[in-house]
Amino acid sequence: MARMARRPTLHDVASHAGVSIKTVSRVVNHEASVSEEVRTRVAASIAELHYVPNSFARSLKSGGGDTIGVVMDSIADPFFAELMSAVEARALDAGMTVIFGSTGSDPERERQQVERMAMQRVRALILAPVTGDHSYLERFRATLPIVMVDRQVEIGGYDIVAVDDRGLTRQAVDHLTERGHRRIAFVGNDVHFPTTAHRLLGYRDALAAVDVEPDPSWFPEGSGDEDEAFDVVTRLLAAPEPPTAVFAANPRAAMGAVHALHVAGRTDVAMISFGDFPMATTLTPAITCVNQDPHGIGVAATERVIAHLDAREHDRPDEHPLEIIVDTELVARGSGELEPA
Amino acid sequence: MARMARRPTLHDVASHAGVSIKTVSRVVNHEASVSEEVRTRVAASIAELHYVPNSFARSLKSGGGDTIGVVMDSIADPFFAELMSAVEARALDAGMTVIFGSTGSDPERERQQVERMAMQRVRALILAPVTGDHSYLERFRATLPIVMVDRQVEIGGYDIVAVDDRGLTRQAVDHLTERGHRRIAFVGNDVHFPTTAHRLLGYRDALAAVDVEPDPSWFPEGSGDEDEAFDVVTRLLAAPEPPTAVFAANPRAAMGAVHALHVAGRTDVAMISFGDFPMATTLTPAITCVNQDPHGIGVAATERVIAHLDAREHDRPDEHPLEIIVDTELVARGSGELEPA
DNA sequence: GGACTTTCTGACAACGTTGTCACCACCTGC
DNA sequence: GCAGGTGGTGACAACGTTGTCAGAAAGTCC
Repeated sequence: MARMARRPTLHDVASHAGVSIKTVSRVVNHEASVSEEVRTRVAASIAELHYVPNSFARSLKSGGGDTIGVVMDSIADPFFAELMSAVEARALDAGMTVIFGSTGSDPERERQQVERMAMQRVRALILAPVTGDHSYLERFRATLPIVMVDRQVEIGGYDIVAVDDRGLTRQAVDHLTERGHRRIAFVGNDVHFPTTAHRLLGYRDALAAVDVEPDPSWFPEGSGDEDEAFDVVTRLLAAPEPPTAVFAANPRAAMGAVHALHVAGRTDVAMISFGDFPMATTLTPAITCVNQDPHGIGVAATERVIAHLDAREHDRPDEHPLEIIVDTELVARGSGELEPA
Repeated sequence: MARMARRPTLHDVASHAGVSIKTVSRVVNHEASVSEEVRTRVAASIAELHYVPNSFARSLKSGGGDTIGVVMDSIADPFFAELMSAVEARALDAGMTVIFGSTGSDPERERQQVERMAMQRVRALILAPVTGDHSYLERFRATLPIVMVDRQVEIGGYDIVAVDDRGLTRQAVDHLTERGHRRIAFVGNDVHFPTTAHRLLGYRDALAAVDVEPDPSWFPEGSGDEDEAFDVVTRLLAAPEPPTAVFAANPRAAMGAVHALHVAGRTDVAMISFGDFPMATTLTPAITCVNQDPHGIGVAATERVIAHLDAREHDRPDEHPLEIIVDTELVARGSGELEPA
């Protein structure tokens, strides 16, 4: 291959075709009022020179692109991958494109990613916030609609699309206590996310309702990832009074926990996961879960973004911040219906 | 919330601070030779006005951004999600950012996405090509390094990072025939991707080596997705002479196939998956697979891209197209070691 | 034949930024 | 006193595109 060449511009095409740049611009944008003869001549030059419009120049001129920014923990997390996929599909319908950035659950990197998106002049931002100070967002607020997903942020006043963490967890753990479970572990007690704290509250609510004071060893703090959940469950199973049921606070933790149960041959231990995961239905027993509906959250968040942009477009006053709770339900599949030995 | 305001520019900051735009630009870019007094005054104005640099203008001026484009089937596919994640991490190290676009396995949409990336002036492109005519890529070739991942394209001369589809499949199916299997199904026979055709060849190679002529009903053509694989396996198990082993040509098909085996209570049927998937080790039996190493492919592709850009940077002649075969291995976990009944 | 439209085309400014150059004020050394 | 720095600052052009306006050429109407 030869050295990479400079990209041709409207000027290059114009002089090649013997017309003005404006005429080339008209042809590129399929504007009327270009004679057929000129149009074909210009089209030929475009093809010959491999001209491709420069969207930086376009966006600069038109004062912004048609892009929605999405910032979240990691694209490799199935929950976010599906959420992202839903956002992309819905945005595409609306003629917009999507860029994403991952935070790796690091507040500093979250800030960098948001900053980058602001520089890229995204029209709106969808953000799954990491725990930490979000006052930096205030700077962007006036010019950039921001919709939180999955998690609240300590400062109010932002749109948020999420599920009812506390209530759903309460419901899930009730599901276990109703079947007689009293020693119930809470794995995936991740300190990075406010969500986890809400889920932990729901867990406490449910236990309090049956007069159980949970032992601190049942919900050790940690990173909330797969390996940690595996270790936690393995350790708990070896304890003198092991839990008879496990609640996993997120799908990654659930996968680790389930693996631990299978490795230990203790599939008699009841199990409910907050958030579905691949193969959950195939396992024996199939895993009961709170379906967190990433697709639904993604779609709702994108709708919300579009509402904001529409309001702005038509010079209507901006939408008030809204708290959208996506409906989800407990999917009983077997593992959550096991009774204590 | 009030109506969205116009974004402040260097001009706004400059007049607010009573200096020239150039001085503001210097402060923003941390250039030396600005007096401490002016620097703090400008910084205050920047903070007060919530100034954020416009990267369109920057990129326009500097003639291109620092972005790598990635185009692939779907970000919701775990294989691509992990590949993407690896690319993003490696690119971030190199000070570049990543944008992605999904094709939905549609050749037309692939073209649109590539076109969009070219307009966005990505520095390089990583593409998982869909089956179809790729002559349109020629236009971009001269100005844009393109690295294919996972799949070849019918036209040669592009860099490609992939695994040895035919050889690995041969090896996997050999693994089954060595244990006495003769009736082996090939599910996920997807017509969209050239990869599948190569894997099918490896399958035929292995069977031919033990003098078996595969029955066409063992490898029905289809979409290659999870539901279809489920149906295919369910149907095959009900046949008068059902297969004693199943080879799944991709992870999605594997998940469907495994589910079908579990639902039918036929976990005695041997199974090997091309590509790992979540929970594969947790299932009973654990699923033997060819580890397709999306992370390794992503890293290798990004390295390749960086090599191209480096060459260009230093005015060296461009790298020759390379075919990089990422090493992978068969991971025996149990399901692939089952013997026929 | 003149006034008027209609159809096509081009010159030019602007979008927000940075690179180049020039300038001013102040210093240093003779 | 003057030549020659040097540190701080600003004017201006340019990046590639599109919007605005103006003008040329040709047709239409009285």
